[in-house]
Parts: sequence; C-alpha cells; structure tokens
Amino acid sequence: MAGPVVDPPAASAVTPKAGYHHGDLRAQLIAAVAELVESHGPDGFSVAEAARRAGVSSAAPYKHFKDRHEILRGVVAEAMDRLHAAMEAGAAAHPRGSLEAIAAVGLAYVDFARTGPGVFRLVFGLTEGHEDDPDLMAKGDQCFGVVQQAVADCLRLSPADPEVERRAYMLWSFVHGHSFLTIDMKHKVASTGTDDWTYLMAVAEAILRRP
Amino acid sequence: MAGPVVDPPAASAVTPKAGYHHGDLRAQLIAAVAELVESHGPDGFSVAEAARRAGVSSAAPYKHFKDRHEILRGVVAEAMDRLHAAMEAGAAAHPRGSLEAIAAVGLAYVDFARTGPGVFRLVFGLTEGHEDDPDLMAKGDQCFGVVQQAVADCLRLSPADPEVERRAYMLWSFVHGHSFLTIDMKHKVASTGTDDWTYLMAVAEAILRRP
DNA sequence: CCCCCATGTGAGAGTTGTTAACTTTCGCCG
DNA sequence: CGGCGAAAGTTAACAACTCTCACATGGGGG
Repeated sequence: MAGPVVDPPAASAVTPKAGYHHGDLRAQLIAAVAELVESHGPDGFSVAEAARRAGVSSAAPYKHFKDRHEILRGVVAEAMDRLHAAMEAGAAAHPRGSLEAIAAVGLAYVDFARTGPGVFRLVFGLTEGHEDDPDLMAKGDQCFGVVQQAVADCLRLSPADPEVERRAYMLWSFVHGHSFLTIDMKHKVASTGTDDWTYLMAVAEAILRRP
Repeated sequence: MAGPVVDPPAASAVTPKAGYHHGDLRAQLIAAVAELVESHGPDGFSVAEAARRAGVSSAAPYKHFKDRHEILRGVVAEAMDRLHAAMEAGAAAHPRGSLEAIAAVGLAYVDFARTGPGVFRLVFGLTEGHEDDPDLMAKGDQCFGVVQQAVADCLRLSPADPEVERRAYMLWSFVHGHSFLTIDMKHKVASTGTDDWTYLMAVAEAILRRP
C-alpha cells in the first residue's frame, strides 16, 4: 500500500513508552490497531503506523506478533472478550429467565456494534489465514453461550436442548442482522420505528413466547 | 504488503487479453478482483496481482479506476446488481403476495452469501472512502425495495406504509443475520435444525401473520 | 553481582500503490 | 486514403509498507 495511512502521522490516544523496554507493547499495539481499524477500515491500518503510535520502531511489533494478520487476530480476541463481558453484564442486570435479560444481552450486542463499527465488522469479517483459529472459535462459542444460557433460563430447559439452540440461533440472527444494518445504514436511522430496547423486547417476546 | 499475494502467481479463470488494446479490461479486472477477494479476503487482494491475472501491466488498471478503492467499489456494484437480480427472480417465481415469494427473496439472499462469502462480506463491509457513494446507496435501496414490495404485496398495503417498512426491516435483519452467521460458522452447520427454505418460511410467517 | 534472553533498534530486500511521460492502436473526418 | 486525437497500454520511478536479520540493551533470576 502506498500513501500515508493516517492524517496526523503522530498524535494518538495511546501514550508512548518510557524507556528502552516498553513494558506493555503488545497491549498498546492492539489498542493502536483497534483505533486505526476504527477510523480507516480493516485494511486501512499498517503495522508501521501502529508501531509509530506506540513510539517504537517498525520492527518491534514482530517480537510480539508473527505478522500483520496475527495483530488483527489479537484485536479481534480482545474485542470478543469485551463483547462477552458486556453480554454477561447485560444478562446479569436482570432476573434470570426474564425476557429483559435476553433483551439486555441483545442490547449489549447492538451497543458494541454501534460504538465500534469498524472493529465489529472486523470481528465478523476475519477470514484471512485464521478461518479456524481455535482460540477465536472458543471465544465465539462463549458469546453464543450467553445467549443460549439466557434462552434456556427463560424456557426452563437445558442449554443443550435442541429447542433452546434453535431459538437462540433465531434470536442471534436477528440481533446480529439488526446490528449490521444499523451500522451500515446510519442514514435512515430508526428504521425500526422504535428504540432498540423496545424493539429487542418485542423480538424476544415473539421468539420465546410461541409454540 | 509483502510476499506474493497468491499461490500460483499465474493461472486464472479470466482469460487474458488478445492484442495491445485489451477491449474488456475493466470487466476482467473486476472479475479478477472478485476472485481474489473470494479466496484471500477483502484486504488480500492487490491491484498488481489483478493486473497480472488480466495479463496487463500493473499501471493499466489506473486507466479505468482512480485507485484501489474504486476497484473494490466496482466489484461491489457488480455484486449488488447480481444480488438484486437474484432477489427479483426469487420474488417472481411465486405468486405475488404469497409468503413463498418472501421466503424466496430471503433464500436468494442467503444463497448469494453462501456462494460468495468474501464478496458478500465486502458488500456489507465497505467503509473506506465510500461511506456514501450515491450509486451504491441507490443499489442498496433497490435491494431493500424488493423486500419492501414483497411485504407490501403480502399485507396488501402501500410499500410506503410505516407498518410495511417496519416488518420489512425486521425480515431483512433476520435474513441478513442468518446469512452472516451461516458463512461465519460453517462449522456446526444446520444450527437452525432445518433447511433454509423451511426456516425462512417460518420466519416470514412469524413476522407477517401477526398484529 | 553478573550474565542471559526477552525485547528493543537499524538497515535492507522485495512488493505494492500511484503518478508521469511515453507509445501504440483505433476510429473518424476531411 | 491519410493523418490525427483520444483511449488504453507500457516502462520507469518514488515513497510506503511488510518482514527478516544481525546487533544492542538492560532487568530479573541464578
């Protein structure tokens, strides 16, 4: 790729290092890359620029990551952890088995997408050399697990019940689709006619209170 | 980027040119890029490699596209046309206003995603310099229009009716989400427990046969 | 206290994006 | 029919980027 990747080649939110040994480079690189992905799209980042932002030479990142793809994977892993935590928190904020708990999980998902559309798309668009990174797959399953558990609680069934899996999948498609559409079409917002919470409650009700 | 972008640096499905003047370079570049995106991810393509595949010098593409982003946009535009056509065809294959017509539109969508996951993701992940390319937005609206029309027919209301918009959006979220999940988790397929058609019919019914 | 190795630096090879100046070919007009 | 201008290709060049290798550094465990 040619041309400078960013507008102000310096200046960043990640505070640079202190001495020769950085002490926290790996995390700072991930933060810097997340920022870049957010502002310039998934292929609008460069290892070099991330290094610059962290205040290290352009070769330093390769002590922590095999190649640029591995950095992306790092960003995704971190993001999925955050997503998982947010979903758990959403569920925990309401009585177990309530529809509210389910809607809250969905809302956490949508909020996650809206506050970091670039990273969100990265998370679900990663298909380079890591189609089946076991670590990422595990984290993905962990997230789905939250939905599954909430649905199981609501239906008073085991999480492994096929009926639970079916409805959890339905719910997730819905939330996932809404998240994507909502960040793709920032124009014509409020296509739902209502706010997210009401919308998600309606969906949860429709999917869970049926034969 | 470093390193060759593809495995066999030559050999391609797009047959190279004939004489000095290629005659069809623009289209062949788009085809080549679509192939690359499909096999190496959205940022796994390079203008140079696309040119190589089309049998021209690496500067030739710039006679047809301003920069690499414009090539991507070309790929997306072509893909959206195909998607739109497939959706229309799906709707046309069933009686107007039937649930089947709606399910068929959804199935076209899902099939499109499945047969070209890379391009599909590209279509809905394009956020570089063209967040609001009027041409692409128009094509997007065209696609949503098919859903909207099918829903309107089914409910016997005007496509502009807010109720139609609301349900069309719901339906689209669902289909969109299912499409994404289906290509993301190729593993644990058939999470729905049924085939796509049955699934989509159930969803259409649930969303359209309600207060 | 000292040495070791994880973590940094610098230079360099190879690739890419993009532009500029050129050349070739096609079709059209006098 | 000749030539000419625009469209479409080529080569050359530059800056940036990825990634490697040999070397430097310094903090923590023996």
